[in-house]
Amino acid sequence: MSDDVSVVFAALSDASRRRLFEQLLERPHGRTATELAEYASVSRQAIVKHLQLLANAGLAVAVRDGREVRYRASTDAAQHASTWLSVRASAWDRRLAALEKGVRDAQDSKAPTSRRR
Amino acid sequence: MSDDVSVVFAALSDASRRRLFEQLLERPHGRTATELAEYASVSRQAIVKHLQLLANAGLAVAVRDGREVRYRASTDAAQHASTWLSVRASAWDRRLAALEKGVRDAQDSKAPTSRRR
DNA sequence: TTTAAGTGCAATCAATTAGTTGCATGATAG
DNA sequence: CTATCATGCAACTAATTGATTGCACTTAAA
Repeated sequence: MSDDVSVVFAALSDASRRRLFEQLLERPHGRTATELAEYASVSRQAIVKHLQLLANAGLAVAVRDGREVRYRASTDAAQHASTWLSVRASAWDRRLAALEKGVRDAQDSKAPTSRRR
Repeated sequence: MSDDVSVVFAALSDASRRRLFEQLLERPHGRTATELAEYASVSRQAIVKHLQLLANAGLAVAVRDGREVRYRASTDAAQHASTWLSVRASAWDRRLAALEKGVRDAQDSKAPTSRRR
């Protein structure tokens, strides 16, 4: 794993983690792990691990404030991953469109008519 | 896991799998597991599992052709995931922009001036 | 200065996952 | 029909992961 794209997708591949990410998105000011754990069905430590994973992926930022740590959302990584996907998807769609237009491989250019199979 | 979004992100969280996905994207006609295994450093079976996982996530489609099975890319799931990300990222950015404009919570509306903290 | 609240660290556990190998099944070319 | 090539299935292993628990550390409030 370890590369940028991988950690972002891995972070988002867990539903509880996506849920946490969305909870952070609701509050620009941030939330603490303890706070989030109150409404969750798992332990604070589990939440902490999820938040650290999000932070590690660049989807959240941890900010110490006195004796508490607030996690805020950060969307750079999300934008990056979104772009990764759409770039490929659109390249693919262009390729398909070209195919449908009858544009074949260069090798086929000498065989103007049909070539079965 | 099991929900739509999770499987797509999980599928893309593995670098070898992203590599395979991109190899499928290069060829509208598709590739077989055996074919892909020749240039890979892992066994055919490992490749097959990855391809099935991609197919399960909606990122690829398996098509039987005689005695071989060709895997073609499919970008619906990728588009969907990309949208999931960008919708949230832009909602977040709008929220931040609103904050910067000085728009606070409704509770703050009675305290027109600054509030230190 | 106690006390309590919030966080950090580490060991542990069960479940999942990426990978392997060996062999069975199915389709096609001679 | 038979040999062969590609796929499918199953068992197994090692590593990773989500979660737990218990305890130590740090900061603030009484």
